[in-house]
Amino acid sequence: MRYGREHKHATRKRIVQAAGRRLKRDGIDGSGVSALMADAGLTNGAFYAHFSSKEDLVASVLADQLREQLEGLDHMPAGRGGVERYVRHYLSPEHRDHRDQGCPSAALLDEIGRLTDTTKEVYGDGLTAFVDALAGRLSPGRPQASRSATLAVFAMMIGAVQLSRALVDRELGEELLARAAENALTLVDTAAEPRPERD
Amino acid sequence: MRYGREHKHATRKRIVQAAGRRLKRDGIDGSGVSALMADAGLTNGAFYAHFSSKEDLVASVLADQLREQLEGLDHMPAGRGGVERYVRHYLSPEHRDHRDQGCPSAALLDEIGRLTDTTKEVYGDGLTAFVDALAGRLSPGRPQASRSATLAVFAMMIGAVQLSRALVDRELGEELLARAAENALTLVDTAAEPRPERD
DNA sequence: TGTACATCAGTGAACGCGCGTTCACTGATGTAC
DNA sequence: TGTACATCAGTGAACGCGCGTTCACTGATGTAC
Repeated sequence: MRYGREHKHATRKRIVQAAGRRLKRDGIDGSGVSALMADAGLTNGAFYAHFSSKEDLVASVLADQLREQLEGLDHMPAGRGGVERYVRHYLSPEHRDHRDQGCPSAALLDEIGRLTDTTKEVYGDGLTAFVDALAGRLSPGRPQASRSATLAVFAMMIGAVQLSRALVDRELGEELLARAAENALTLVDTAAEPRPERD
Repeated sequence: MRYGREHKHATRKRIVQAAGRRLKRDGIDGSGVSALMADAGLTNGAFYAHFSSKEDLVASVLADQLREQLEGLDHMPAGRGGVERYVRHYLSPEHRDHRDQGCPSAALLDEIGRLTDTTKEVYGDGLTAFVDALAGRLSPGRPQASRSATLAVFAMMIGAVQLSRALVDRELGEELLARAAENALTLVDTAAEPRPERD
């Protein structure tokens, strides 16, 4: 079967997007190449025409997922109202309950920490671009200083979603999410004001 | 080989403790039963004399690890100084760099979220006991209300350690850890005062 | 416009390997006499 | 105290299976003439 010039590119994109969902649902070690290809309507053999290894796919998926997260910020209304909506949606029971459609960091972070440096760099680049964009919206006045500050707030959001997924007690999980949202907004408001340097 | 009454119990404990280190280093799916047994100086066949399945071991490891975390709080000096030392140690480059000796939640949280409810309940029970003990030290005046508040702060600490492990850029990772420590202490101080109820 | 052919995305079986689990067996030690 | 035996923690090979990866092959379509 010979196909048009765009066909292979489209197939690759289909594999990457389907893999995004499965990897987030079942984890990296928990997702086999055959299953990943079947999700895209293909057989295992075609995999190596698109990727040099499973980890190569994982890197492509992380880059794609983070680009999608970044694009999601475009729909975010400017100002504190937009930030608040973003935070509350991130820390919602819906996000907790739909791992496969949610944030790749919340779904995979401890497994990402075990990947090779090459793949972690791809993740780091995507995350940095995302967090810088977020930081720009959180506190438009001082974008330089706030990368690590924004990362720290984002870390709480990631941790809270992961923790709520690990708790069978749904009520406690939801209290935690609500508290984390409150804390995140408090930290955002505090960071938006000029503040004394500590340590 | 017949052994004394305490022998089997001691062996089981040795397996659980060695498994704690390997699981935290290589992940749950990343650690095979044969390797876990070899770590304890045994062969794979003996595994099922101690545990009914791999997930049964994982549950035992999580319970054991969280009990150890809880016992670690006994050495913590009372008052804010103790809390600060705990937070700064948790969010240190040393903790980031020694996954196998560190917090089980930071090492395994997204994988725990994918386990069966039975195992997640074991994790939840251990975590709750630990967090309640921590909450008692954070704000001795109002222990009841602060379980989810403490969880939210702990979520940031977990997320920050995971994120710093996923970042190849060590400097950025360390800035993030420092920021997270600052934020955690700010939230602890805020929670210690009476505060207006929001939403 | 019609035909012959080269291309190459995708197929599906196979590779060696490690997985979680089972099981027949071993042999040092506690117990009974 | 000395001996025979039952116990059972641990061994190590084997089970069926899925893993990541390789490869000979297929066949629809774009291209050349």
